[in-house]
Amino acid sequence: MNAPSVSSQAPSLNPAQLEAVHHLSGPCLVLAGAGSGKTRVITHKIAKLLQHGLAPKQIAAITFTNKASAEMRERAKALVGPRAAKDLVVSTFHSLGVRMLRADGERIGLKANFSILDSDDVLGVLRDCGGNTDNALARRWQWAISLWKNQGLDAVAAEAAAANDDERVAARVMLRYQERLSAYQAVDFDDLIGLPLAMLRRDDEARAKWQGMFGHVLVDEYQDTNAVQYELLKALVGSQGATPGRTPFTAVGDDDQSIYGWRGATIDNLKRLPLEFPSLKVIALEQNYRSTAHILRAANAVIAKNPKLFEKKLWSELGEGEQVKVIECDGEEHEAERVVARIQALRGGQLAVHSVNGAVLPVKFSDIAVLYRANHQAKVFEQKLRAAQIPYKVSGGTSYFDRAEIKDLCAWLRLIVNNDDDPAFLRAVTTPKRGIGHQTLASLGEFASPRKTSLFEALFAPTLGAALKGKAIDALHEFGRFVNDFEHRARHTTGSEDAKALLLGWLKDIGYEQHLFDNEDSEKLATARWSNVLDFVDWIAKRCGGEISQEVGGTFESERQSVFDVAQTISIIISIAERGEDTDVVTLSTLHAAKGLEWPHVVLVGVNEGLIPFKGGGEEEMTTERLEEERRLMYVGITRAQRTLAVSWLRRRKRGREMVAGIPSRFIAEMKLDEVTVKEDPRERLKRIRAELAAKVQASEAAQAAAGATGAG
DNA sequence: CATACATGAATTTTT
DNA sequence: TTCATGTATG
Repeated sequence: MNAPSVSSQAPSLNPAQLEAVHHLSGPCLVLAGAGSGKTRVITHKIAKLLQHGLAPKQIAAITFTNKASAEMRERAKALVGPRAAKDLVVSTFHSLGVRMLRADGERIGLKANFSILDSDDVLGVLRDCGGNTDNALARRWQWAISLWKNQGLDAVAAEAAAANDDERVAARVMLRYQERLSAYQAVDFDDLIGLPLAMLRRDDEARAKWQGMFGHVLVDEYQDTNAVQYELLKALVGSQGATPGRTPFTAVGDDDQSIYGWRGATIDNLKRLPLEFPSLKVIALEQNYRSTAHILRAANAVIAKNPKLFEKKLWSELGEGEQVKVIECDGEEHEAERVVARIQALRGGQLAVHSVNGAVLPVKFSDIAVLYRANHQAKVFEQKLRAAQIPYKVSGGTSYFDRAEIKDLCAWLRLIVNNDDDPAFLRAVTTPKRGIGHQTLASLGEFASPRKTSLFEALFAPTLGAALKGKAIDALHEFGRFVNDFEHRARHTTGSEDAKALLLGWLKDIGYEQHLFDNEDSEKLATARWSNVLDFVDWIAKRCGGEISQEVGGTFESERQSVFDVAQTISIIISIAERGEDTDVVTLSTLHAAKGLEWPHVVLVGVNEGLIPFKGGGEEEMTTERLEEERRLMYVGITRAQRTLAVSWLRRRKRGREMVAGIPSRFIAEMKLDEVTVKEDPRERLKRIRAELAAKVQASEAAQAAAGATGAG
């Protein structure tokens, strides 16, 4: 949906693709170069497995994002038909984890109705654990804890491995944090991988059940897996101990596109695969169906500087195409202006763009992407694009589910699903305000904490009267009754019409619309928020009607569900389909967010030393690992382009508040463009600018003369 | 408690 | 330059 276009490939598979599809019996690693048709291999392999007698529900295809998962299901549906596609287990690592925990988590002491904390909830819990309100510190803890969890370390191991005092403190906070989570019956996103793994390791029955579940497991973007995900994969397919019935699997990935090392992904998982699975079949897909030769040569030249795990070199039959263009700019504004000019030239057909068959294709806005290293770089481009009246979208803005109003409602839903979810309780009880303030909640907390009960449970304790005044208690009791009543109705309401009525009634009861208009200073903003809320209601209602098949959160069938059932899946659910927005728009995106996408025309901007490869303000050194990951990021950027690629850099750029001289990124030299193209010489440029200026002056003089002439006549 | 001003720091992101 | 957090004041 986001990919503006899809490279076309001949209907038949090429030999390497065929080999990957046909290798069904054992472990298989497919090294899929950029644009080499990896999704096609996965979907065809699914079809092949079905042909060989596996039931759809025995085939698991695991991805990283819900978006990738949805796309995979669509592509599979197109190939094997809706009936079979419906029962395929196409899901993210996280939703598979949820499914496992909801089914069997009780075996490791997790109630089936556990809550899933999102990043903000976690931050709140951490601030609480640390007895510290410093947001920045809590965020550092959050980051550290997540990384540790991704590496498979628990709090004890983390403390042992801590390199300095800060890390030791973080590890101790982690210990308290974990205690808090189990008290809340809550898990964080990382636990959705770690706990299922622990379950398979500890519980023989669960292991037997889940290892027998799948006849083949396919993993997409394998190079992005972290240590725990790899262990989970191994646990699912039956580990190395050579059980004869070990489940065959297919890992599809590209070591050259591993760009998430900073959040725990590790190429070790690729290195270890052949060692731990000696019968591993390794197949490289090297034919590229996306880009022209000029673009591929540049990409190959850059990535050749990195040490190779597996040798592979992309080639294509799409012809030479246009030369890669290097654009020198005076500064950020100038860069944005030149990019705008390029977009206009592409659109107007003023740039020589040879299509494959020689015909001139009209260039749509959606054929064009501007890619940069860091989000803040988007700003200037937005300004200039707006000024030029070019429609655009910025990928990866605040997601729908990050909006405050949606989080408010989600807190309520979480609370009815799991009464012990204290963060949800705290948000719901104060939203909208209902005369229960800090003081009351603090007393309630002091009452609950030594008794080891949740806040909600404490509400109804007969002895609560000793701790709180009558008025506060009345308010709390009323809230508690309301929640219980709402929960009861949510459990017994199915079907979209009834669900909608229930939810709207609930919003009315809590006065949410009024709350929005009271708290938002502009009426326009409040209206927008309220309309988000209504969308959200519709969205839940649709799911209750079973009109939407939902693979997230443990429900794989598309049957009628109660509001309560849908609420259970809320935290992890798909970010809403980017609503109908204009589709013909230029894309502005970070390089990271651009992975997996492609456009006919791409501009990489800000290709400067310091930006890419990135160097922070601190004096931390650039390690070779870091540099190599930056290089892979550049490689990802280059290989997004189908037909034309331009790379721009800044002669001067801002650092802090001062301007410093900009140096072109070493990656530009590494593209070895001088062999195939000529970048605009600075002196040439000056000449051109002078000429343009002279032309302008002449034109205005002529216009003046003409005006004078008409005025006189 | 809310607003105003000063000070300081500045990647990449999914679930 | 901008954004966010911290402090001082009404």
